[in-house]
Order: sequence, then structure tokens, then C-alpha cells
Amino acid sequence: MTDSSLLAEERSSLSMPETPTLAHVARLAGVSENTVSRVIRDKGPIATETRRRVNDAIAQLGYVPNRAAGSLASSSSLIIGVILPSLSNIVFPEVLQGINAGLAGTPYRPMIGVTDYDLESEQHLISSLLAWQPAAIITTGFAHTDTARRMLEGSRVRIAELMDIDDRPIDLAVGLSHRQAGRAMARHLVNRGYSKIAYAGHDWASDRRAYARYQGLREGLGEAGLPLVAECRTEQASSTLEGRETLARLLAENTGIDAVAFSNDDMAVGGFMHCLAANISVPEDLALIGFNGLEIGQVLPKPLTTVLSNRFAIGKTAVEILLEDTKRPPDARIIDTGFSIIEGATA
Amino acid sequence: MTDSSLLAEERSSLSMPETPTLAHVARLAGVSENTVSRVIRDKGPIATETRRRVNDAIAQLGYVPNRAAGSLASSSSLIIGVILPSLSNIVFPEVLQGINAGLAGTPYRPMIGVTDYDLESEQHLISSLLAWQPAAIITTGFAHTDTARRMLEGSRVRIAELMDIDDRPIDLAVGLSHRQAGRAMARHLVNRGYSKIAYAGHDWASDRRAYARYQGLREGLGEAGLPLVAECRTEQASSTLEGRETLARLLAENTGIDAVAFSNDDMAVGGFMHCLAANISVPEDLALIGFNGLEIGQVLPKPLTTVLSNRFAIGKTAVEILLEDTKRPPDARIIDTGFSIIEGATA
DNA sequence: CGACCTTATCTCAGCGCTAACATCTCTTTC
DNA sequence: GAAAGAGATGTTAGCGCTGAGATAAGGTCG
Repeated sequence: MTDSSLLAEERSSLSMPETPTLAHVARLAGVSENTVSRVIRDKGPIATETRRRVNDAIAQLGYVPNRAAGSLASSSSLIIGVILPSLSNIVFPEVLQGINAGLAGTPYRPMIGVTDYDLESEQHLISSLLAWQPAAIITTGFAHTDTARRMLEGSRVRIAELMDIDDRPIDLAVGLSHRQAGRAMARHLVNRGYSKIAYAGHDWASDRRAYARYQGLREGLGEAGLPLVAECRTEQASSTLEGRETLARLLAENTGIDAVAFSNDDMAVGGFMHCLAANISVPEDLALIGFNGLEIGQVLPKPLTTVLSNRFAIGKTAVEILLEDTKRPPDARIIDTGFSIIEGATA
Repeated sequence: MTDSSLLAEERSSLSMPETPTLAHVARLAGVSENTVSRVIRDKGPIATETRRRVNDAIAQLGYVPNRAAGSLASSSSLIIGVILPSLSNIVFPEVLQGINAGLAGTPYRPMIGVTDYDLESEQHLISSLLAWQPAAIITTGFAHTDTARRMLEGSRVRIAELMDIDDRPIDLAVGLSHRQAGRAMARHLVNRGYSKIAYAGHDWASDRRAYARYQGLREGLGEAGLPLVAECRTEQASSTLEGRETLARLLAENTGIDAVAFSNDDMAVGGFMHCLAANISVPEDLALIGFNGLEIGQVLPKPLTTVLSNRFAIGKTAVEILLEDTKRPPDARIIDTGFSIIEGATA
């Protein structure tokens, strides 16, 4: 331990508790820096005894690798870029939870960005995330600006496009068919004997998946020979408040409706609240169906009939597949996490 | 443009579309790398003409700085480490939204970690985030393991401890006094003439702030000469489902209660659902008060009486203050974002 | 027993930036 | 008009790690 080298000297000088580097660990363990690096990353053959000494040295010094240096040297980082359209809708935090769960126990960390459903904003985020040379970028849907698409395709980074599977992904898509989900909603209502079916929705311009479900709904009704008798949409983002008001508006403007399909559970829960306040019996006077299967819907006095989208699984599965292989495979892959009708008491 | 240097040569070889570096930009703009770096970071005096040339070159090449290299060279990164206890409770995504809003327009990006209310887990996250030499670490509350506290204090990184202000922060605390919020809840109920007040709560072991509110509630009642007539807690994390069940249990085990203070809005909304299902008139038979001021509470047929915590502002304010100065100031600062009673119709 | 693996380690040259300092104009000031 | 300063840029030496190749020591085999 009487190593008179500069490093050791500096380290031992109490005045400057320098943060330990690979070099310190290597010196203490009596091996080369590269060997330490290989022990840490578990690469190549290491003698058991060497591994022990290195690990001891790491523990003794409390060494923590400098990720910036590692990223620079390997030109790839342990970052997973995550781009979400929103955080106000609980759905995306749940996807993020899944991503986080998939990342647990790995050295990868999510770096996040929120687009507010804006493609330009997504493009900027992609560019700024690529500056970190992440291992992967996880984003939402298939709609990107041309530039964004070029950046994603051009990078060697793995790409996951979440939530939707109704188009061709760049690398990996994990989600469900919103069109099919919409059709399933229609079939459910039809099977339950409803025939005067209306739609209450939110902003399509930003939420393309909501629009896909709407299309599916119409298709499903069409197949049963039924029309969509009425529809009402808010230009706002979905929320319980908007759901409540949108249903109120729908019912004020139309009569004879026996069921309403909502663009999602937030809207549907809001609708349910309107029914409570307006003394409308659900489902006797009016049936309601939502989409997502949020907890709040299942705690209503009558559990909401809805479609379970597996948000957590979408995030987790995506990460698991992305981490399987750091290299982008020759052809894109699509994972259908499916959906299922939750038979509540509202439709 | 007949530059025969290696860099230009490589770049022009169509076979290998190398990603541009500072060197490429410098060459194209006819200045030194350092000048480009200074233009990008807006450091030191730059001639207008030089700036123009550099920016043109950047645009032409589509140059994006390599953050890893920058971090390594400056031994500090444009990362803000964000450690949240949970993502299932909408409260924390809202804080994250605030953080994100505060970061908008800056080159900083949040890197997140979720502790599940576990301090060991927080410690690991702190260590793994510090490996990125972030500009700041944002975490929750004042409870940390000794090791975690030492790591935070020892780093030169700025630290924000969010949500609570009832203790001494390491560097910056942004939040509200949960004890005072609890007392305010008590005062509100007392002022409205309720005297048989009970408590329905969730897991304290993990959620210390819920416990602080409980203590405040008891203090507040004590000051009015009133007891807490009953209480019931679930060992689970808060949720609408647990709220519903916990209130059911509380009422099954006790009679004569005229008001219930809940540990938060999730629980309170669940409680409201129980009342709806069990035909209990709110607030005539039973008054309810929550905490947080979530949207869902305000969409109930009767808007929930609750305490507004300014989650978004907490996140945003914290970021703004942290970015004001990259160096930790000599003494810690506490920002009270306050709270306010939302006078709903349930208490 | 020399050729040839296999295993375990080391050497060394960067990765793409930034900090610190050096340099070279011009002004300004007395 | 020499000294001093301000403005604008260049030069140089790393930051702490990893990748590729070199090296060395032992085992296998015809």
C-alpha cells in the first residue's frame, strides 16, 4: 500500500477526496484498468481470484463507473430514451411503469420526454435523445415527421413504437389493434341488444388511436347493419370533466340513444358522473362503454364496461425485447399485447 | 471545398455517412473546434459573422452534439436525475409534468427512477444517477438512508427534496407542510360543525407525508377539544379501491361518525363510491374530505371537499430554482408552495 | 516437441468534447 | 505613443473509459 504514484497520493490526501476512477480500482486490485472494466461489464474470461480482488477493490473504494466516459468510449449509452405523448392521462405513466419494471435490475435508465401529442415536438426530442447515443428509443404510434422518421431509421439505435400495431413499425411495435378494439366494443353493445348507439369522444387530431377505435366502432356497427345514431366530440384532450360535459351535450342534442361508446375510460367515467348527477339509470336508461380498463372505472358504484388495454405489459414487453439484442434485427417485429372486454355493469 | 483532409474525405465518401462531429463543423465553418463549442454553448464573445458561419455549418451538416463527450470533458451533464416514489398515484406524474415544464426550452433532460417508497431502492438509484454526473437530483421527502444522504451531500450536484417542507433540506426543499394541511382539514370540519370525526387512511410506513397529515389532523382536532372518534387503515398503498373498502370497514366497525377525513383523494373518491353504492347521503349522513385536489374528485356528482396541493408547481418551481445556479448555495432553501381548501360539496 | 489452440491479461490509442491558457488584434487612456 | 485592457480566436491537454490487438502462460495433439 506504499504506492507512491500520483493517483494513490492524491487519493490519500485527505484534503481532496477525489472520486475514484477505474485507475484507482485497477491500482488497488493490482490489475490493469481494462481488466477492471471487463470484470464490471462481465466480458471475456476472468480468473475467479482476479474477479474477487477487483470486486473487493470496487467495494473498498465505493467506485461508481463514470457513464459519460463509458458512453463516449463505446459510442453507446445505457440510456433508454422514452418519448410519451402526455403524462396527464394515467395511461402513459402506466406504460412508463412497465418500462421501468422491464429495466429493473439492468444498468439502463430511462430518459424521458413528453410531446403533448405534437409531432414537431417529438422530432426535437428524438434529436436531443439521440445526442446521448441511447441503447434504444421508445416512442408512441407510427406517426412521425419525415425528419423524425429519417433520424430514427438512420440511427443504429433500437426503436420501439408503442400502443398500436395497425401499421408497419421501423423496428418493433408493441400494442394492440385499436381498430379491432373499436369493433369489439361495437359487437359487445350489439350483442347486448343495444341498437341506438352513439359516440362521445375527444380530440382526434392528436390522439390517432382514439380515431382508429372510432373507425372500428363504425365498422363493427356497420357489420351488424346498425348506424351510429349520434356523436359528440370535444376538441379538448380527454378527461373526466370533458367526458361529463360531452355526454351532457350529446344527450341534450339527441334523443332515443340507448348506449354510448366513449373514446376512453376518462371520458366514460365523466359520462357516468353526468348520469349520476342527472339521475339517468345506467344501464337501464343508458348503457356506457369505455376503453382502457382504468381502476377508477372499476370502483364506480357500477363497474364500468370497458376494454382492457394492457399498458403495463406494453411497456415491459417492449423493453424486454429491446434488451434482448442491442442490434436492430433485419426485419421489424410486431407484438400484439391484445385487449379484452371487461364485462362491467354499465353495458 | 477541395479539402483533402481525412475528416472531409471520410464524410464525403458516400459509403459511410459518418455522423458529424465538432471537427466537421469547425472545418466547414473555417474556425477552430473550440470556437464552435463556444458558439453552441453561448460562452464568451463571438463575432456575429463567425456565429452565423458556425450556425450555418451546423444546420448544413445536421450536427448534433455528442452529450457523452461533453459530459466527460466538463465532468457534468445536462441530466436531471428524478427519483419518484411511485407512478401509480397520479400525483407523481403530475410532479414530473411540472419538472418537464420547467425543463422545456433547456437542453436538460430528466432521467427517472422509481423507488416504490423503498429507501434502499432510492439509495441505489441515487448512486446510479450520480454515475451520470447530473446537474441536479430531484427526490422526494427528507427520509434517506445514511449512505444515500452521504452520497447526496458529498456530491457537488444540486439536490431538491420535493413535496414536504417540515424538515431541514440538504440544498432545496419545495412543497408544503403536510402537518399544517392536516390541521387545516381538521379546522375545516370543525368549522362546518362536525364533531364525530374519523380517519380513513392507507399505508404510513411508506408514505410519511400521509402520516404527517394524520398527525396534523389530530392536533387540529385536539385544539378544538375534539377527539378522533375512529380510524381505519389499510396496509396497502392508496387507491380508490382501497378507499372504498376502507370506508366500508370503518363504518361497519363504528357508528355515529359524521365526517371522515381521508389520507388522500384516491381514498376519498373510493369512499364516495362506497357511499353511492351503500346509499349514504353525502354530506348529510356523512361528510368526506380528501387531500390533493385531483380532477376526479371534482367531477363527482358532488365535488369533493379536499385540500389542493400544487403538484405541478412543486416540480416546476424546483427545476427553475435548481437551474438558476448550478452550484449549491451555502445555505439550504425552503419554498412553500402552499395548499388551499377546495370547498366542495362533501364536507 | 513444435504447432496450435485456449485462457487470462496487458498495452495503447482514441471516443468528441471542454477548460485553461496563449495569442493576436484593436481600442482606450493618460 | 506606450501601457493596459477588451474582444475574438486558436492551441493544447486531457476527461475516464472501452475496443482491438498484442502478449504470455499453459494445455492438446499428431
